[in-house]
Amino acid sequence: MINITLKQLRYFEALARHGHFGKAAEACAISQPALSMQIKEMEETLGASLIERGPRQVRLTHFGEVAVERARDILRAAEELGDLARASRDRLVGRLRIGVIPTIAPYLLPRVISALTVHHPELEIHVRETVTPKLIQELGEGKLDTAIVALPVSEASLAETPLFSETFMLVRSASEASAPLPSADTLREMRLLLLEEGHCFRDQALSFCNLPSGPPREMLDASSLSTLVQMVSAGMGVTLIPEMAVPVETRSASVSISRFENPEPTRTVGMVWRKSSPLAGQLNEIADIVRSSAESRP
Amino acid sequence: MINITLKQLRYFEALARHGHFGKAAEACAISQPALSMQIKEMEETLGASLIERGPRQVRLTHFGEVAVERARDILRAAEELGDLARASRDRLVGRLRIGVIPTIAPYLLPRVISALTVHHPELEIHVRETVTPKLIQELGEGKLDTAIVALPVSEASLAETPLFSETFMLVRSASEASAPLPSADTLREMRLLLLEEGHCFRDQALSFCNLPSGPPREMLDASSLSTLVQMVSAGMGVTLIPEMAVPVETRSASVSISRFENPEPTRTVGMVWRKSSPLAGQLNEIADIVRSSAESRP
DNA sequence: ATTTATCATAAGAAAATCCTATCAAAGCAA
DNA sequence: TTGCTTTGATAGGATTTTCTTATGATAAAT
Repeated sequence: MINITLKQLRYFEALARHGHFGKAAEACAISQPALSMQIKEMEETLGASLIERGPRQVRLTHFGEVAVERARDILRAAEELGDLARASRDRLVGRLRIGVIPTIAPYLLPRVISALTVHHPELEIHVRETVTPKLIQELGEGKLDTAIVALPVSEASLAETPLFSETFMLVRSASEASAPLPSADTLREMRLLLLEEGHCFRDQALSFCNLPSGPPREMLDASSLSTLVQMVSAGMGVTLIPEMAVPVETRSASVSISRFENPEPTRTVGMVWRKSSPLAGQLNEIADIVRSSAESRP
Repeated sequence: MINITLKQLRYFEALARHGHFGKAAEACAISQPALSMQIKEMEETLGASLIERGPRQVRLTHFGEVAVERARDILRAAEELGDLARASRDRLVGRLRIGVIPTIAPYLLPRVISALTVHHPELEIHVRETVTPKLIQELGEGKLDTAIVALPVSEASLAETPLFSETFMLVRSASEASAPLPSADTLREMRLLLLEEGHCFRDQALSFCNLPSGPPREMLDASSLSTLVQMVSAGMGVTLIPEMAVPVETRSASVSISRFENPEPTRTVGMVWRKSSPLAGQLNEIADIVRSSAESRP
């Protein structure tokens, strides 16, 4: 392992450029002896002489000529590292790996991604869609930078910030459109269709009906909201979906959508990230962007 | 100008490789706090965090990942500079610019070049053929590494080492082959053909005849030994040429070659270089090669 | 709750770097 | 020649950097 220093390379480069110890030292803002010593040191370390010390002139040796080119390469690379650092701290740049739960992703992401792209054109966005526990795990493993999930998460190592709150809507078959609005309790007596286990939305729906979460009650659990709505449309029962999903999911299904009243079931959606994440500062800014893009519901 | 150090890059690279401050510090043969401090220092200098300090784990930030690649590039380049230095000091490598006077070059160089090529295959040999004063000047200007000239040169800034001594031969027209050998003094009375001004060989020949060097006596000065011999062959006079030139120059000319006796005119040919030249050590070795290749006269 | 692992911090020691002053050599001028 | 000037090398001491040991803090593991 060779033990030259960048400082020596800088001094040497200046010396090569000025061809004069005094001038080079001045350019480096040090005294001439300091430069002399460093050059000498560098020559000793390399075991080869870099300059020919003639009287009245400083001339590079053949090796010196080769060395100064290498030195310039190295110094340039070091500068570039600095540039890179500056770029990475000024703007949010590079990769942002964001996880989203399936009951939010299809409805929120299009708007979020386009908003992020506008604000940070150089940001490369990776999306991961899966259930909350997996997102939390991957966040912890450093495979994700942030996740959009239902709050609270209550992990000490994670920071969380609320984004918005969304209401759950009742989805009934079109024929039931005029029936009276069931209460949370009467809902329990109806055939309530749910997502499969693992989805937090399943638990939130059950909780609204004061039912315990747990193993499936019937073999009717769906793997997506879209399927749920189709099942309702086929007359298999009723379900709840987040308000944000309504426009997308009821476009091609003849179902009736109703808003609950008093109490209105809701959940808070928020963003979480590792407290130790170096992006922490910028993730707050990203949360702002997500928040405002979520508000502008089309 | 960014102020990171190669040391920091080394430490950071080790940290990235081991993913552990303690291990990395051990690998760098320093204490763990020293490494911690240098990493911290580097992050401050760059103004961007390189690693995410989670409990129980050290993970590179996105910028850290980019940075470690750059760091490896830089470190590799520095190592290469060391390799280059080693190569340049072990073997004589690169360019050797050698100047030779015209009365030696054509006869000596073929052998010298092939001998040098055998000993130092990676040596790139540049040859300059001109008269001694120009060679000395170019040596002083650093345009040549060494020169082969007639000694002495007597320049305080130049080192000189003798290579060999060569005799001057008398060249007469073939018809004069049986005439008695002229003495140095009788030579003065004959029509002595000489090289043009500037060639040291001209002065050496004049000096042998005890004639003052100076402006041309007649308008018959030749620009090469080859021309001189042709002129002799044409019956225009007599001349002297170095012994080494005989085989080459008399091949296609019908002239008579005679050796002087008591005193035999000679000159010493040697190699000179700047005392301050970094090649000084190796030039002695090269002188040896030249010397032995000159002895093996074919 | 205690122990362990791991990185950060602190304080003093060691090393490096730098500066001022001075020297030495060589070119230049009188 | 004899100073005089320029230029790089050297020396000694001050300053800054870097390192080590000792200790602290935090979270995981037991």
